[in-house]
Amino acid sequence: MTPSFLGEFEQMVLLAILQLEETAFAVSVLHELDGRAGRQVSRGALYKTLERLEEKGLVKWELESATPERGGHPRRLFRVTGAGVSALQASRDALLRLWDGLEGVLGGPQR
Amino acid sequence: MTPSFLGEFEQMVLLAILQLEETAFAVSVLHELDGRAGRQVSRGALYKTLERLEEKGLVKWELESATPERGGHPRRLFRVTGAGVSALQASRDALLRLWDGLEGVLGGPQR
DNA sequence: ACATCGATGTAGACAATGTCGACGACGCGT
DNA sequence: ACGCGTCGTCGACATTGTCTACATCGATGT
Repeated sequence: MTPSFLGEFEQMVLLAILQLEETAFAVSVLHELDGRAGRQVSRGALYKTLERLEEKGLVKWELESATPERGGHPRRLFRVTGAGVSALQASRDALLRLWDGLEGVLGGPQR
Repeated sequence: MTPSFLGEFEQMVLLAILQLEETAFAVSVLHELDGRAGRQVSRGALYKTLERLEEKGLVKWELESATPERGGHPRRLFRVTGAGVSALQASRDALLRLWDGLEGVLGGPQR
């Protein structure tokens, strides 16, 4: 069975959700991606990805409990599942191993 | 025009080429990816990706100079271009920023 | 010589991901 | 009641990821 690797964008979305924790709503994820990774995508693009990640069981969500005040639809709070975290670890480990020894070529993290 | 981000696999291929330096032939890249990242793909898949990376100007190649002894077609030695290195740096920086602060969730590198 | 084999590389197809733009639904001001 | 801003959904299409043939051309064996 193919472990089915994480796409590049899927990975970023998962990470943004983890970063946001209790405030991981779709639009916040968009801001997080823009802010941290300089990646600007449309809402539609993000929702599609989120949908696919859910089909694969890497994220799940629940409707916002407290104040659905602003806007129409109740917001959804996203969370990364255990499988999602594992997938993330796997991708990260692979990249880390590939980066290893190339600090000279790619600028080091603290440059 | 979209800055066109690097796909997940493209990124790995580029890194493997950098790692191999003077021995970056297609099949060696395959082994490098398998060894370092545990990623096993067919040769065809790799060649296609290499072809696309070249169209985008991220890699270039030259025919092996010395001993084209074994086999039919002369082997091609791949190299990452300056643009390729920049793209790699950009991806890495983005990921690094997204990972930042999540060492607790994803196991740290020295775990 | 000729059939094979092994190391390369090429081609064509198809699945998975990435990305939009447009549309439907709701509350809130005014 | 009407328009506006916030959410979420859809359908379409471009890009990437991947595979299974297939074509080449030395070296080998017979």
